[in-house]
Parts: sequence; structure tokens; C-alpha cells
Amino acid sequence: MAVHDLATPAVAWYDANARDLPWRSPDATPWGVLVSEVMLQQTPVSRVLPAWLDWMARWPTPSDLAADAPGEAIRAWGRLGYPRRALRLHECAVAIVASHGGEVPADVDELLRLPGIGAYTARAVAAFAYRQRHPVVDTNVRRLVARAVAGLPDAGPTTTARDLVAVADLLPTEPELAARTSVAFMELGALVCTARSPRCTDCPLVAVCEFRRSGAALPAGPTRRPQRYAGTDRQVRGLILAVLRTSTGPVPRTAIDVVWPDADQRHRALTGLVADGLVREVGSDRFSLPG
DNA sequence: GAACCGTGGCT
DNA sequence: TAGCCAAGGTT
Repeated sequence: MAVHDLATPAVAWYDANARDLPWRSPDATPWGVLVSEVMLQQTPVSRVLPAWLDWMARWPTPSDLAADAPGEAIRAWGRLGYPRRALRLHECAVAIVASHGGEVPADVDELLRLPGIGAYTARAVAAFAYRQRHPVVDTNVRRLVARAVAGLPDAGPTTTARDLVAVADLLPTEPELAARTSVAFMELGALVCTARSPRCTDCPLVAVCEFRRSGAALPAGPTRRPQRYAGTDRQVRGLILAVLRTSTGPVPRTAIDVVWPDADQRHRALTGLVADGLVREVGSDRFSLPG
């Protein structure tokens, strides 16, 4: 149960301070919103912006993407990271054409059935593209609510069901206003109520924030386990995929061998990429992006 | 629930 | 500089 009204000050702040992002434009299509949400999964806005503009110019509708090769989606993904998202976005477009007449579904349960669309993204699309009232809970919102409502320095481990109920309680009844509140919470978490250095003096919720009221300080240490990258299979997969992205046709295994010294790890990474559908073996010992 | 899945900018 | 960090999803 919400003790304070967080929505009103958050929306007022958002109206005055929100970034002008193209997927928030009234002209943005549901497809544009969906593409932005997938690209923004774990990738910062600054890197998504140019990729989104290119992507939408090339594939303005799900049908356009579905008609192209999945490998082209992986290529256009560039260095946004987690390239399986590109493959899933392509599968998503195919499913939208096959099952939804080429239109992004507006129903959360139908969105959840699409590949690569989980609890957050499904509700984000329903709220931001279709202006529905849904709790949209990302890492920013979880942190904001943990602080402002629960008085904790940070959100604990994700407990999706509980998070959804807690955030739903904070939303106004009227759907359009609820959708604006959701994007306002996210923006506030991204720009003001940040993980390490929250700018409380600029926060519209400072008067009602329970963590602020407690007078406690943010713990110094890391809030989650560091994720090693150098030397992992993920790095090797990335190096291999970079070779395939930048070549027009299939490449021989020898072109892949040069990216990493350890043959065992190279093999594991390449096998994994093929298993994931990100790479295809064509002919003998030649590899390419999936056609 | 934990591990895995990329990448580059920032401190 | 090495580690932290960024609008998650899937297994």
C-alpha cells in the first residue's frame, strides 16, 4: 500500500526534465517502441540511439524485418551486445506476421509469448505503445521504489510477482496517466535516483522518500556480484561474431582461428554460437551469419 | 535462484 | 587501472 503519492511529483518532474527520445515521440509506432525496449535491455541509451534510427529506417514494420534474413538483423545489431537479442527480434517479427497480422499485439499475455519479450518488456510495450495501465518494473523502478517506499538503500534480488504488485499500487487509475507515471519512474531512476550517486537535491520525491527520511547513507561496496568478462567464452563469442558481421560471405575456419589462441575455448564458443542460431556452418569448415 | 549471455564508457 | 555499470531474458 502506498503511503505517499509518488506519481504526481514524478510526472510533473518528467514533463519538465525528460530526455527527448525518438521512441517516446507520439509518432513512434508500437514496433518502434518494441525495438527500442529490446535494444535497451542492458545497453545504454547513448549507444541505442543511432542503432535504433538505422534499424527503423531499414525495417519500419515487423513485415519488413521478417522478410529479411536473420543474419542481416545480427549484422545491423552491430556492437550493441548480447546479439541473441537481434535474433530474437527477428523471430519476434516473424511471429508477429504469422500470428498477429503484422501488427504488434497490444495484450500483455500475447506479448509475453513473443521470443525475447519478458515481464518487463511486455508491459513496457503495452504501456508505452498502447497507453495501458501496467506496472513497468525495470532495475531503475525497483531501485526507486526500494528507496522511496521501503526506505532501503537498494532493491534486493528480483521477486517479480511481488514487484509487480508493489508498483501497481503506485500507479494512478487512469491508463494514460498511469503510462506517463511509469515512464516518469524509469526516467527518474535513470537520471536522478541512480545506483551509486543519487542526486537527491534534484529529486522531486525528496520530501516523501523513506530512505532519505531514514538519514542512512548508501553502502560503499558493490551491490551485486561483479561479472567477469575478459577471457570468458562471451568475449570469444563476441570476437568470432565480429569477424562474421564484417564479412559479406562465408569465412573459412582459419579466419576464425586467429581471433583467440586457445583452440578448446574457440571451439566451445563457435559450437555455442551455432547452437544458438547466431552462426551457420556452410559447406565444410566455412561459417556465416544465418541466411 | 544462479549462471549465462556483449560491449564500451566512466571513475 | 580494474572494476563498476547500463530500460532483461532464458535456461
